[in-house]
Amino acid sequence: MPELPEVETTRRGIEPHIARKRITKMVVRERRLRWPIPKALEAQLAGQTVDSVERRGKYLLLRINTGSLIVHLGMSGSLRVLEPGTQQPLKKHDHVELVFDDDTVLRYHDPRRFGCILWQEDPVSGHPLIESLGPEPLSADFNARLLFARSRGRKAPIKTFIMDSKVVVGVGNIYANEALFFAGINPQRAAGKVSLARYEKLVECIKRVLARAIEVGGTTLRDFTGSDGKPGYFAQSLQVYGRAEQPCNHCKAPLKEIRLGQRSTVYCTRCQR
DNA sequence: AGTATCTCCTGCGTGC
DNA sequence: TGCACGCAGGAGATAC
Repeated sequence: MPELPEVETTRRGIEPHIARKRITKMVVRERRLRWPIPKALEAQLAGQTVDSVERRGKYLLLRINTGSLIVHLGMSGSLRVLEPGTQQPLKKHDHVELVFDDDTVLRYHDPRRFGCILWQEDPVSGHPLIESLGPEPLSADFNARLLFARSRGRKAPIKTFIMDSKVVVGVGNIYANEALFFAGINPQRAAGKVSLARYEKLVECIKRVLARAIEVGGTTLRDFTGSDGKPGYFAQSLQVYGRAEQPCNHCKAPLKEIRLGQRSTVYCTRCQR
């Protein structure tokens, strides 16, 4: 399940293979993603050159002359680079391909089709999906003062609050669980009742967890692989996510699982208050 | 404005 | 082996 570290892993994996290359054609086999892939996109992209691959939150942005291809991997999406000369049989749910002039292929695979591929003319910040996004978690703009100020009066659980992409982008369910464990905060605590000092700790933990996950290539649960098809190694570092009933790595008390906003939430009732 | 609920979709694990 | 079922979940849409 791609979260920010997985998306960044993907970005780093594909950029060197497609930047400054010309798109020969776009092949769409299944247009029905979260929103239909725009009908005119194939004609629009043919002959264009990808300048760079950037990321905003969990959105990948393929910069192309006058605009950007906005790609979201949803729950189950992945992008794979097929280098010139390599053959990879087409699998079920391989919905889209970008073919480049040196025969490199960028292949989009998404069984659940929660992802999207959209076009936005410059500037990308004008796109409704992008413009309402909060700061990048690894930037200096994401800090305790901001979280503290924005959370005053909010009754929503702290976990739901930090997963709100208008507050901060890229903190999905796995990393929200993990960061709250390291920060020692009960995920059910009302966001508006968390002190500035605890937000300082939490911000530090979110940054650390995300940075570490990027370093090791993301978290592979079931089927996430990077653009080279290799798994990420963060799964073995998980402290709470997916470990309900198992002993807390800190105090050995069994971890508790609850649901917050329809999301699986695992925490230690002793270490997280 | 904030909050809760619904929705999209397929693959996987479970129980019979 | 096969079926029905429940569950997972990013995040926009919708309703209050």
